[in-house]
Amino acid sequence: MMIATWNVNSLKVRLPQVLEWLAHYQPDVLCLQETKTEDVNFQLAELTAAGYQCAFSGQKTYNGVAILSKQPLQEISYGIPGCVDTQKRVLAATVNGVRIVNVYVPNGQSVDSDKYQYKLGWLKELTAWLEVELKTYPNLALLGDYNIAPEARDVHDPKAWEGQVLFSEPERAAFQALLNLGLQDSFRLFEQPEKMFSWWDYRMHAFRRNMGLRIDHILLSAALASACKAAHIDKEARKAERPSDHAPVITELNLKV
DNA sequence: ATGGCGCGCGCAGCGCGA
Repeated sequence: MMIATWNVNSLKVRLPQVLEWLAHYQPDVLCLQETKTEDVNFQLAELTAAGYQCAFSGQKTYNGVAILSKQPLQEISYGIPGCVDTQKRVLAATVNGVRIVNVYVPNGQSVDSDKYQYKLGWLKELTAWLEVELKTYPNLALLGDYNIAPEARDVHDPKAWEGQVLFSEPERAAFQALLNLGLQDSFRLFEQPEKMFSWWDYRMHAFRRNMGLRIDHILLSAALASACKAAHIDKEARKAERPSDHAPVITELNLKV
């Protein structure tokens, strides 16, 4: 079973790339973030024709998440239960007995902003919910754009980024709190090349200079981690014409689909 | 990372992302 996550930065613009990517990789599940598309405009026909069932939760201009799956999507749930949030950032579904949780964590803007406080509070709500969710679903994968680089090796220039949003200590502690639930970072289950990132700024020729951060992650519950056989980041997608600023992240599980 | 780009909205230029 291959599962993947990709912040597409507008599904409308990136749909051709998503279709091409699906055709090439044939993942079982692809989680999308920043679709920036209201549900009424979601490109369901094109994705269905490509062989994928879709669950989606979007809004105009900002945010928006979707789960694409070859197998039926069951028990679809929207948002964090009991958490009032007008921003469409969370979508969960069960596929082939695996609980897929797709998140678009708030960016936080800067450490002295209200948005940063919203981000930390939001992560706390997410963690509390997942603690419960893991009891119901021992096979759980948390995929998405976390907007957190967990370690220095996930940052092209850790000195410059120290204390900055995406790499500040409280954000990294929030990431650690997710790991403390028993989740494991699938990317780090395997030996990886150095300086592997999932996001590069559009500016400053950041991609060409590999000035990136690893902020998109696939965390796995213990049961899934023990079935994990590969994990990688598809940098190739970032080389496309009109690319998203994020690259897809992929994990392969030893599970029958 | 002082900004530089790309996106949505909407028709100019701004807010936002990361």
